[in-house]
Amino acid sequence: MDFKYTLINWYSAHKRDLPWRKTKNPYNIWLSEIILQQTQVKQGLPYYEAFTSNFPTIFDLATASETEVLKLWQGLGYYSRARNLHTTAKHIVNEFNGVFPNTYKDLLKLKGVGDYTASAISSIAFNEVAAVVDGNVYRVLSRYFGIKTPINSTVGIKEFKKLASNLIDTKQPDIYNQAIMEFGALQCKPKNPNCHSCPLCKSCVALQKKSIDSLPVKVKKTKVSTKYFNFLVCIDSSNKTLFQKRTHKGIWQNLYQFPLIETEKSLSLEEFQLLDIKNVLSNTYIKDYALYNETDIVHKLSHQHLYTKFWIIEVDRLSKEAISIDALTKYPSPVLISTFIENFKF
DNA sequence: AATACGGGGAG
DNA sequence: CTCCCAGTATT
Repeated sequence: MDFKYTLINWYSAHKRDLPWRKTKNPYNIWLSEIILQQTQVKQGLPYYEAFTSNFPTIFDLATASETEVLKLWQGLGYYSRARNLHTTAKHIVNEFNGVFPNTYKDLLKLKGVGDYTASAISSIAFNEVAAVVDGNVYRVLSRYFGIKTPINSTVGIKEFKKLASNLIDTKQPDIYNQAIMEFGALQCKPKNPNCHSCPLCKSCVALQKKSIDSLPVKVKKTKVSTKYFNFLVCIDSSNKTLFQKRTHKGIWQNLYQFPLIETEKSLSLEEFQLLDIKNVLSNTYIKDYALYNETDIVHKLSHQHLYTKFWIIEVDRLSKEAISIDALTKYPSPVLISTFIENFKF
C-alpha cells in the first residue's frame, strides 16, 4: 500500500483522543499548535484545557492582560510563545475583526507562527495542502527513506520540506499531517521504536540497513553555561516583599522574581556580607539575614545551569512598591521561583 | 549559519 | 547522564 494511505490507516486505528482533534476552529487549532511547540502532548494538554477554559474565544484572549496570559503559561517554558500568542490575538481582533487568516501565506505573517505552525493551521483548520515538518516528521522520513542529511542543516530543512510536500495526501492534508506526526510520536519513537509491529517495516530503508538508531542525523551540540544566582527574599514588618518584573530581553522576559544578584561563583555567607545589597534594597535597614538553602539549588535549562541561593532578609520597612507576601502567587514567575514560594514557609 | 529560548519525560 | 519534544525569532 501507498505510504500515505498506510499512515492514514494506522492513524485511524491508533490515534489518541485529544481535545484539539474535536474541532476545526482555527483559534483552537492555533492555540494547540503554539502550546505544543517543543512540548510533549502530555505536558501541553493541561495548559490547552486551562487556556480554552479561561479564554474560550480569541476575543477573551485579546482582552486579557499579558500578565494574566503569562500566569496561565507559567511552568510551560519558552515564554515568548505566550507573549507572541497574546500579541497575535490582539492583532487578529483589532486588525481582522477577530477573523483568523486562512492561508499558509497569511498565517506565516503572524508573530510566533513559523513554517511548521502555518502549515499545521492551514491544513488542519482549512484543508490547505501544506506539509508539516516537525520533529516527528523528520524522524519518520529520515528512517523510512534512509536519509542521512542533518535535519537541522539548511539543506536538510529544505530537502525534508520538499519530500514531505511530495508525500502529502492532497485530498485530506489535515488527516495526513496529523497521521505522520502521531505515527512518529507513538510508533516510530526516538528510542525503541515499535519496528516489529510497524506497518511500514517491509519498505523502511533504515530498518533494512539496521540504521534506525542512527537516524535522524543532527549536527548540533548546545553548550551549556553556568550561572550563579542570588535571590534576595526580603520580608518586612508588615509581611511585604520585593517582587520585580524581568523587563530586559532574554530568559524569563516579563516574568517576576525576587531581586537578583548574579555572581561569578557560589557565595559563602561571608562573601555575601560584602555585597552591596543595601543599594539593591534602596538603603532599607537590614535587621537580619540568613541563607535558605545550604547547598545550591541547581536549576537546569537547555542552555544554562543555574546555581541558586535564596537569601532571606529581614528588614524594617520596604519601599512602597513592595507587595504582600500573600499576593506572590498572583504573578507569573519561573519554576525556580514558584517552587521556592511553595516550599518556603513565609 | 548559529544561537537563545524552559521545562519535563524517557531511557 | 543524554536526548527529545506538534519550533520560532534573532543575530
